[in-house]
Amino acid sequence: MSIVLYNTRTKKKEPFEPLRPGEVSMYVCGVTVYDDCHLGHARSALTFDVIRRYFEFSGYRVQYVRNFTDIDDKILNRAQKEGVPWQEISKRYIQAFYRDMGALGITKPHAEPRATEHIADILRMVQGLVNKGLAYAIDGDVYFSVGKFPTYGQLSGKNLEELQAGARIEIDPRKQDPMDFALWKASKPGEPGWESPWGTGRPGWHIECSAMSVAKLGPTFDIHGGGKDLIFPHHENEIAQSCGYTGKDFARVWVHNGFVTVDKEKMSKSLGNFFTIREILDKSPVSASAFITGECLRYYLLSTHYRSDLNWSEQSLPEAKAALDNLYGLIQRLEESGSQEPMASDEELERALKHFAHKFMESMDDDCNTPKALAAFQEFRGEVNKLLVKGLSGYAKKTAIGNLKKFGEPLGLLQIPSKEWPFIAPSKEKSMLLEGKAGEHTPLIGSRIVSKSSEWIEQQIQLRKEAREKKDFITADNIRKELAENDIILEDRPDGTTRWKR
RNA sequence: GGCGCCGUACCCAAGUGGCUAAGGGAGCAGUCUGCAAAACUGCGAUUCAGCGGUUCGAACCCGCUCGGCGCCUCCA
Repeated sequence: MSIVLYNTRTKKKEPFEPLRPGEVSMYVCGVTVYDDCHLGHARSALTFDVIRRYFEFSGYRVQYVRNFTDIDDKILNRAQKEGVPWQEISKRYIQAFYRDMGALGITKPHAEPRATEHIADILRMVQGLVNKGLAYAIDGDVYFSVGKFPTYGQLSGKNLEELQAGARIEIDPRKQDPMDFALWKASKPGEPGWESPWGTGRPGWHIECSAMSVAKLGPTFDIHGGGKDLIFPHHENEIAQSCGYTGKDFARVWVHNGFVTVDKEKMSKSLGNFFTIREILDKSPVSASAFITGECLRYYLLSTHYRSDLNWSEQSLPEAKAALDNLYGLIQRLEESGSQEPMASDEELERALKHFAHKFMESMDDDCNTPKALAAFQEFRGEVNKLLVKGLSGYAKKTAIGNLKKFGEPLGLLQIPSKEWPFIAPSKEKSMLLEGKAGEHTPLIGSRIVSKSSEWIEQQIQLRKEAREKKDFITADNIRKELAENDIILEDRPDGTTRWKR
């Protein structure tokens, strides 16, 4: 079985065949660091994080590169607006990027080049294109001549005549062709710049990705990714520059993720209809009581196929959390002691496990079908719950847990201890109250502050048990109530013992 | 104007030519239970925006219509 990916270039799903056996080289367009990331950025980062993880899970050695564009008009504009050096802007938002991606559990790429670290590579490429006659300089600017690149438009399925007919930009009369785009831009007074054969200037928008990908992965590599809004002109231009310069093939497979939309409209800075990752994680716009974690957001984003658009709605996060509660709840029950002896149901578990593993991999192999992969998890959960009623050996339970975690890994789910999973969502107010008391002795579960220690809870359960044995249900119910007020719920088992969650 | 995508149950969402149209959330009923929760069992699209066509057979292919969106300008 091999992994199949949809290739934008051929408009088809294709079995993935790496350039070098057992290795995958991938370059993904990161962000221009001029503001906080919104959900759309999260989706892109997550899509390629999962693709990368799944390749590794499948035994490939992956070389994953994702850039920062840290010099650009938007950064300069923002710096000017705030009256700070432009480097301060890029530095600030690179940090913000790491903070947000960390919360989402996005693994770090192997290399994260920044445009400003590759000025020499950029200049070499621009010069090379000029030497080959594919680019020309005017007044310190250098433009790529699209007319000299016969296959221009092959990725996006556009042709030059159509593009010109629909051109909405005002045309720079100095350009030989309206579609020609800037490789290098002369610095205006007061703007940052680097010395070049054409005077002081800075890179155009598209060239940095060509220079960095070729520098890090060589002229030809396996996968190039990004949001589908980058297909044209960004990726089209990257192909023209890179192939024009190296004379070799560029990326073999082009992978593009769909948008996050709001009321079916693309989430974007210009429309102003965006939610930043920080906002969603911190302010919890879903509901005041929902305890939102990056993992819920991850589950939510993965519950739609990466190429489809995903319409954001506030109820999605609680739904994702409910689905995760069920999975973590299963793990919690599996962690409880089981029979030392093998049991009849153990064999059935083996079968369920085989089916789960098969469906999971089959789904992921098929163009990273994460919604189907999640369905495999949920089906497995149902099977194991049934077997748990019949009884499973301790060994079988451990096997089940091991596999849930193993297959959760490429999705970045189910990796924290079940004890740290917040089954009960403390209200926003209560969380803040607890944080306010952080200086005092406050129990900590994972990174979460909780109101009561496990010892205290166990003690209360014991008191309740004694009350129940005396049929003093009023006392017993009061204890349950008090625990509930502290976001702890009790589940009585048939054998008289009590399980608790928070 | 050019190119392209989408429309599946109350909500989210797989499926893109043939096994009962996955899965999650919400809901209802039942088992269990002092109560509660969990778990389990059952119920929930004779139907895939609409209309035609191709086919032995279509949610899936083709055409048209309706509705929504995207790219062609910065954008993940």
